[in-house]
This record gives sequence, C-alpha cells and structure tokens, in this order.
Amino acid sequence: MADTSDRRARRRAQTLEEILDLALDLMAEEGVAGLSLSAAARRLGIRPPSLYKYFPSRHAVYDALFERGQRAYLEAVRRGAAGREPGLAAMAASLEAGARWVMANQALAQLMFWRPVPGFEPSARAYAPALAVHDHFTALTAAAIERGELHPDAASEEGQALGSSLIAGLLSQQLSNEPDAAFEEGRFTRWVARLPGVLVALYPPR
Amino acid sequence: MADTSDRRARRRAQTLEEILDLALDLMAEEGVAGLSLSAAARRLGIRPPSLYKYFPSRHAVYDALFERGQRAYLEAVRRGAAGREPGLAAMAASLEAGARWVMANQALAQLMFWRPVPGFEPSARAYAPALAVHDHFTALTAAAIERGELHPDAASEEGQALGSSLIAGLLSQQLSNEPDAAFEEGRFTRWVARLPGVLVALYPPR
DNA sequence: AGCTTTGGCTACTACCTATAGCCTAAGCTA
DNA sequence: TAGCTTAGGCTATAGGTAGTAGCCAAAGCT
Repeated sequence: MADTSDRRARRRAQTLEEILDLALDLMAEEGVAGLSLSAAARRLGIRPPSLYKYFPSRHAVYDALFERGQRAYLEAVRRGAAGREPGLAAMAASLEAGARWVMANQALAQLMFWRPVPGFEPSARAYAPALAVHDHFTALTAAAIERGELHPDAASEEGQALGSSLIAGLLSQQLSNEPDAAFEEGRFTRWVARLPGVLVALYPPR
Repeated sequence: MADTSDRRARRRAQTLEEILDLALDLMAEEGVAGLSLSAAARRLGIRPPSLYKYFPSRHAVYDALFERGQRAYLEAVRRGAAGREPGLAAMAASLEAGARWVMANQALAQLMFWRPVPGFEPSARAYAPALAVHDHFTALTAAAIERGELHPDAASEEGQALGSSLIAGLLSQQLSNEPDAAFEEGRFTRWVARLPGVLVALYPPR
C-alpha cells in the first residue's frame, strides 16, 4: 500500500536531512547569518530553485535547524542529569552537558540563543523543546531546595534569572573570546563545573 | 590656506556621521546583520554607488560604528566611575553605567559584543577602546582589593573571567528576552546593581 | 584663468532569494 | 499493461544586494 510510497518519503526525508547538514556546514564556515541557499544547492548538486521543492524559504531552513538544535540540546541536558540524584549533582551534570553541547555545536547554539539572523523568528513548534529545557532546570532547582542544598529563594524569579545568566554569560564569553578552546581549558568553560558552588554561595541553604 | 578646505572637510565629516546615524537606524530596524548600504543611500538621498565615495565597503561602515560604539561605551563606564571612591563603589557605578549604555544602544552593543555580522572583524584601531575598558575594570578590581573589599583572588584570571561573564550574561539574557524593558524593571538588569554584592559573596575579603 | 579634486551620476558585473512554468521519470491505479 | 499523477529536477525571470568603472560638473585651489 503505502509501502513503495514509503521509499519515496524516506528518500525525501534523507534529502531534507542532507540539506540541513550542508546548511550547518555553511553556517559554521560563513557565519550563521551568512547562510546561502544557493551555496547549499551547489553542494548538493542541484540548481538553487530546486531546493525550494524541499524548503519554502531560507527562514524555513533556519526554523528546521532551530528545532533540530533545541531537540538535541534538550536531549543533552536530560542525558547529563540521567542517573544522577536529582538536585545539585544532577544540575551540575546537566549544566556541564549543556555547555559541552553548545561548544560542540556553536553555529546551532548561536542560532538558538543569540538570534543573529535578521527577521528570523522560530515557530512555536521549533521553540517547544526550549520550554522543556526550562522546566527541566526548574525541576532540578526545586529538587535541590527539597534536599536542603539550596535556599528556597533560589527558585524565585530572581534566582532563576541569575542562574540562567551565569551559564549564558560563561558560554557567551567563551564563544566570543576563545571559541576553539577545549572545554576543560577554556577560561570561561572551566567555571561551568563550579557553577553549583556559586549558586550555593549565593543561596546558602536554611 | 587649509581654511576653505576645512569647510569641505567639515561637510564631508558631517556626511560621514550622517551615514553612520542612518546605518544605526537601519540596524535597529532590520537587525544588525540586515544593514543594507543601498537602503542607507536611499535615505540619504543619493544613489547607492555614491555612498562608496565615503566608505569603501559595508564592512568599513560596520568598523566605523564599532569604533564609535567602543568609544561611547568607554566614556560611559568612565563617567559612571567618576567622582566615586575607587573600589567597589566605583565598580558598581561603572557596571551600571555600562549596562545602561548597552540597553540604550542595543544595535551597537550587539555589533560590539556578539559579532553577528559574517566576515566582519573590527580593525585594531576600532578595537582599541575595548582594551581601555578592560584596563578600567582591572584597575577598579585592584582598588577594591587594596581597600579590603574583595579577596585578592578576585584579580586572578578566574576572577576576571567570572566577573565579565556575570555582566555579559545578565545583559545577554535581558537583550534576548526583554529588550524593551526599562532598566529598573528588567528581570536581568535588576541584578546589575547587586553584582558587587555577588562578587563579595564569591570573593569575601581576607 | 585654468588645473585639481570632490562627490554626484549611469552602466554594469556578479551574486542573492524567490516565483513561474516546463518536463521527465518514478510510481500509482484501472 | 496503459495511462494518469506527482515528485523533483530544470530554465527563465524578477527584483534585491555589494561593489567597480568611468563620466562629468561644480567647488576649490594656485
């Protein structure tokens, strides 16, 4: 029935992924906002207009990459926490896993967290995993408070704002100043492992 | 002698500034990387190629804006500290002045601190004020340690990395999540006034 | 009065995104 | 098996961009 058609659909899905891979390469080479669909088409071996059979616009390519990135990032922070006691230990592991993912996927991370592409706004669908990431860290904070590892104020609006700014700041500085440094050697990423300690210093329990 | 020529030079300088102002408007409207020299020329009332009599390339416009921004930012952080006792008080005032400048000059700040324009690297000349900003904060940290307001470790590589990440993180989060919020109401900028307290908590004196 | 320079201009090249519409071959269906 | 449909190529084209070449008038210098 839809068996042979599946083959066609599978080939199409393969091409879609291939285009996204090429676009990612190009973004890494030319800068996130420097992506050219024509260049991607050339690398794929087709003429530029043919690429529009797969994506209706340049923004649609960005949106697909945004979603792919958000899903991968969510997966990374979840895997980081997996197997750890919920609380500060899981948060530490999760932050580090997320930071490592960002450093290993810089073009994607820039697209996701710094929005350097004029006019591009992610669709709700593409943005959805970001909400799950937020929930993930909220839950870990709550668990840490529950276990008496952090003061309850850490869960406040302020505490969450500071926490997210801490990790965002370290990564932003690392990316703009030493993008090629190994995670352990980076002047800023080296702090990531100590972030839970910083949180405890700022929100000591009890 | 060069007296009448001065008039010509002055007119030219005026036009240069006018172009930069228009470019800044366009960056605010269309995104930093979305600047079009053709659009700037249209607003100025000349044909696009004529604009190349003033700037040799689009990157040259970015470079001039980068330098203008760095100078203004340096001026802002210096004025913030002026009249304060050198040390933590001056640092607090300086951080806040800088943060206010960033929120009031978002397009410029993005160009300066996030480099969203593919292929654009600032010239040494344009970058020079950034080094002065760095020295400014290094001096304030040293003064704070001298006065016994911070532990000497705050001046270490690590301490400086954390300090710059803190302010960078808050601003990065504020810009991407609530760019239009008033400084006092911003979920992230509200923290700026408390940053010196955070530093003291992390690097308690003695 | 005449030379030089500035700052306009048009014309053009070489890219880009995106649309319109053609055509072939793969695949579905009677 | 024959014929219809559609996916996925293509060319041509519109209209945008950055940037170059080269012309020319007027301002300014000597």
